Amino acid sequence: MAAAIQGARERARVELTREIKAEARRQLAEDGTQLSLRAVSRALGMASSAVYRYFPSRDDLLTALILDAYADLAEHAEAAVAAAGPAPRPRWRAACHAVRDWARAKPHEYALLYGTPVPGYHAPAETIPAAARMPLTLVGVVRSAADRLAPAAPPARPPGPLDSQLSLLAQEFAPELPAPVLARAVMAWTQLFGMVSFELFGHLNGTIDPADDFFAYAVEELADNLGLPQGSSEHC
Amino acid sequence: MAAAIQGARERARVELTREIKAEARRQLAEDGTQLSLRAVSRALGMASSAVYRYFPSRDDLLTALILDAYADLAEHAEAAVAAAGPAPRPRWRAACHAVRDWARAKPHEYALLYGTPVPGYHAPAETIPAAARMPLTLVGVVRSAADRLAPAAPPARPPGPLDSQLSLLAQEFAPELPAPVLARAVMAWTQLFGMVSFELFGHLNGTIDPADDFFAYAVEELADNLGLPQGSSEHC
DNA sequence: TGTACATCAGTGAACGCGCGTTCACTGATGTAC
DNA sequence: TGTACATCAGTGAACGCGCGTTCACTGATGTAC
Repeated sequence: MAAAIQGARERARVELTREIKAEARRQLAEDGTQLSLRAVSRALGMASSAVYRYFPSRDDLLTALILDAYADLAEHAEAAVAAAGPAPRPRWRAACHAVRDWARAKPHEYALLYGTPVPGYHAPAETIPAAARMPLTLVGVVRSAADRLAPAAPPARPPGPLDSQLSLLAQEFAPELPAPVLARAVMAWTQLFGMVSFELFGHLNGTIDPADDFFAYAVEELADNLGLPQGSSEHC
Repeated sequence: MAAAIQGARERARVELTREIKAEARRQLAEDGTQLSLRAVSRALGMASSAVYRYFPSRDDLLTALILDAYADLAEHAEAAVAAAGPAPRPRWRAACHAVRDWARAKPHEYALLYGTPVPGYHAPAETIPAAARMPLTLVGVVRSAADRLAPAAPPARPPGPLDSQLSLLAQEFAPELPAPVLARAVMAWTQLFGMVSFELFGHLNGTIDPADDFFAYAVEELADNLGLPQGSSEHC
């Protein structure tokens, strides 16, 4: 009870912290501009110095936004996977499309995570596990189908050094998966974000445009490549 | 002759234009900061207003840097392909590794082309063909092997709308290639830049790190996937 | 329940810096006769 | 070959704006007795 009922001060603090982040996100989205403490404080009708009661510096606000965005993206993907039922192929589809949909809905937050690193900003260590959650969701889909994978062209065995890297990764995150499969999963991960980045950053404009069909096709090709079994329903 | 022998003025103009771009590139690389006309002019020991004799605005300087960078990247890739001999697989390898090597050598110029679009900057139409040269190099390698492609898992036929998009593309740029093959080529293109972006922007840090072996492996997998025949030499 | 003191949110002015762009100007380079 | 005029590179000051961060302060919220 004592923990649940906060003082007015503490509640105001939590709320304003949230409002500052929300306004910062709104400005990133609207102006597509750099994050500016002063602009955020102006929009909230407070003195620029007041923001320092909530975030000790601009970089800390940036970090908070980045952590939130990573979590938001991963939550979307996890929710989509959970809603897709038990079959691996629909789960894979759901995860990939969730990433793209999220990125298109929040392009500036996507750019914050996967675009050019902000000059002068050094991401603190806390961002590492936050960033890992999304790829772990993808790999989770593959793991859950580990005993049923049937790629048309089985992956080549990675050469020694890569095999070691991948085995270490597998030990920690995906003990069910042999190195070659994990290699393909990592490739699929980079492929997925490569497509989304290209689409958002304009490199498909005028050629693969709109990119919906290409994206959907590529997601199926990736699933084929991983050997994910078909779901009970259709396969376009 | 008259065209070759320029007046002192014209020669000075060409040279200073080049120097301004070179200094701008240097600053992008060193400070990793945003492009600043004033900083460039300061470094060159001239008044900031003098730069306006060479570039009518900051955005025009940016455009010039982007055009140069696209050309530089494409030239590197083309040279690497040319040096790789006639066999498709070594040519493919050469093109992919040339992209990665260029990006690692000039990460800030790579970010200018393939990272987050600069806020407020709108790329003029001239950048479109400049940007297209690199993917055309990649597709050129595939085209030159069009009659010998033997993918282990033949690509699925793209659904109607995508098939139309790809056929249009093929008509213009790769008449030898059927739509499914072109689809895989486009995927390989996005995959290639997805990996390079992930590596440069830090998303492989601590896991696939260093990324050399992974990259080399992925390039071979992509070649397998496209069905590029082996070269006369080894295949790791 | 009421008073005395500590905590902390928020203010407003200031510091010191940056930026892109314009404008009237000086002086050197080029051109036409 | 020499003079008169046009072209243009480069200057330096100014405009009007932005930024992150610090600091002494006021006044409200919370706490201990």
